[in-house]
Amino acid sequence: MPAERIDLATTLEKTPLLSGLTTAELHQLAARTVRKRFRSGELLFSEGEPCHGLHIIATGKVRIFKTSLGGREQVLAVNTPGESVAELPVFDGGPYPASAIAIEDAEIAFISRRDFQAYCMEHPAVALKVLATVGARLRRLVGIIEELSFTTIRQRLITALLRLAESEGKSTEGGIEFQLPASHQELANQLGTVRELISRNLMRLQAEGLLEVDARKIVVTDIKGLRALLTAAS
Amino acid sequence: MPAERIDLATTLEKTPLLSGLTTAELHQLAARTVRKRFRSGELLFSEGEPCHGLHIIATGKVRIFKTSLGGREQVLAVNTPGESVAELPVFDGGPYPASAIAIEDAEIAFISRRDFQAYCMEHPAVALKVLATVGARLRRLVGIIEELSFTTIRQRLITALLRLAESEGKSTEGGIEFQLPASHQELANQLGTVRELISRNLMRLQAEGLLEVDARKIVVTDIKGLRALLTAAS
DNA sequence: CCATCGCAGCGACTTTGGTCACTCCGCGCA
DNA sequence: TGCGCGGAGTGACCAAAGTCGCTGCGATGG
Repeated sequence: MPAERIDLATTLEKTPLLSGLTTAELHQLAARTVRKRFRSGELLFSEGEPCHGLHIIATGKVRIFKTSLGGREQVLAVNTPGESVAELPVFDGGPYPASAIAIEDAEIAFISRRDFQAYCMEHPAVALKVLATVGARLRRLVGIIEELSFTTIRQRLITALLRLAESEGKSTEGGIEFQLPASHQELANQLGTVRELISRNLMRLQAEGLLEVDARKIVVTDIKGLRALLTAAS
Repeated sequence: MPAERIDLATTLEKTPLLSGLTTAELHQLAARTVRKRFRSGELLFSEGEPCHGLHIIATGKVRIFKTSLGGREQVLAVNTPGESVAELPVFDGGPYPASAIAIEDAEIAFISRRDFQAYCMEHPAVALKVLATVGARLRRLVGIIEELSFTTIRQRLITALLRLAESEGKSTEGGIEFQLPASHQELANQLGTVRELISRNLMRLQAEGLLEVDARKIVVTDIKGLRALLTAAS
């Protein structure tokens, strides 16, 4: 058995979707997976294409998004190693509802629809796991809907900044410091808007003395003030 | 065995979620369901509550929605008999992501989480069915996100009108005629906006000669023109 | 060393969405 | 008959979002 197979099995082992399987079962599944490689910027699939199988990310990052006629993008999710992509169309037989693109070089374990469905029939516990992860996905989508429907871009930006500050921020004398993980354009796509508004709103927050912006470096000087803006907002 | 049990079994039989089961299996499941009744306007559950089980609509209509602090509502789905509600939190163990309210008097078959999960373990085919219906739900959510993110209220209203014209419209000399199914307020909730904008946009379309509004009666006089507005829009 | 390119900043402007504060109408009911 | 109420229409106004067009900067590569 080639090293590649073993690699795949260890990859599969680390995905929550399949946790709790015996190694024998994992190898059995690994035998049916195909390894694919994608360069950064390459599409895994496009919206509307028929769905052929399940993708599990071994390395790299994948962004799931919708595109409008006018060229605007709305990001639905950014997935990292261990996560699966497009669990759902695998089961309902429809086309992909959105597109997926590698935003870093990525290695993907691919399992065909038929194989994975068959596997779920034999291992109902896996089917339930799939349901659970799909649940998480659905929650995120509802969250996006909530944001789009109820909040202003300013508020969405603030939430995003607070999240970043918590996860990546380092405390310095000036305040909590971190780098924006992507271009303004990308951030705009995630918040469902355009580049200029990110720029403007960042400047505005700076003018209000809540943070300092230096290109991509952000220093939050008044995190309580930021939080207050979220709850106090009309 | 009381008539009620038999009723439940026939209700279950008609839900796509469970189609393909033998009658014996249905009765087995029916034995574990509880019948609940809700008056129009009554809440089935509220956002954030822990989820206790699966609801299957026997009669009536149920609206799933999110509420904002400011009192605005965003409708996520309106479900009718045969459809199930909240399949997902049943499996991922989290709280309900949204609230559900009966908008007509409704009878609901309720199955507890434990029972339904156990049932899925024994009948993997049911688990796959659940996945398929969840898939449909996810598609609708993605559709909502797309609308919210990419389109104006005017466009959303037009799409809604076209959909209604197709499903409920009757051809008359004047054009395609139908009744709005609900108040402007309710329509606004579904489109993620407020009453006034529905009113205004309807008036605007009337002024443009595409349709005629008389209280809740709509007569679409130029359906091609309406469609054109959707595709031609910037 | 200059040309190019992608990213960011920014001002001026338009459109869209939303709020407020009314009015009007029809209906049921005391 | 008059009252209240809910749904709907509407004008004035304001804030948010989006568009356009430009500038400037820094990296990259001929």
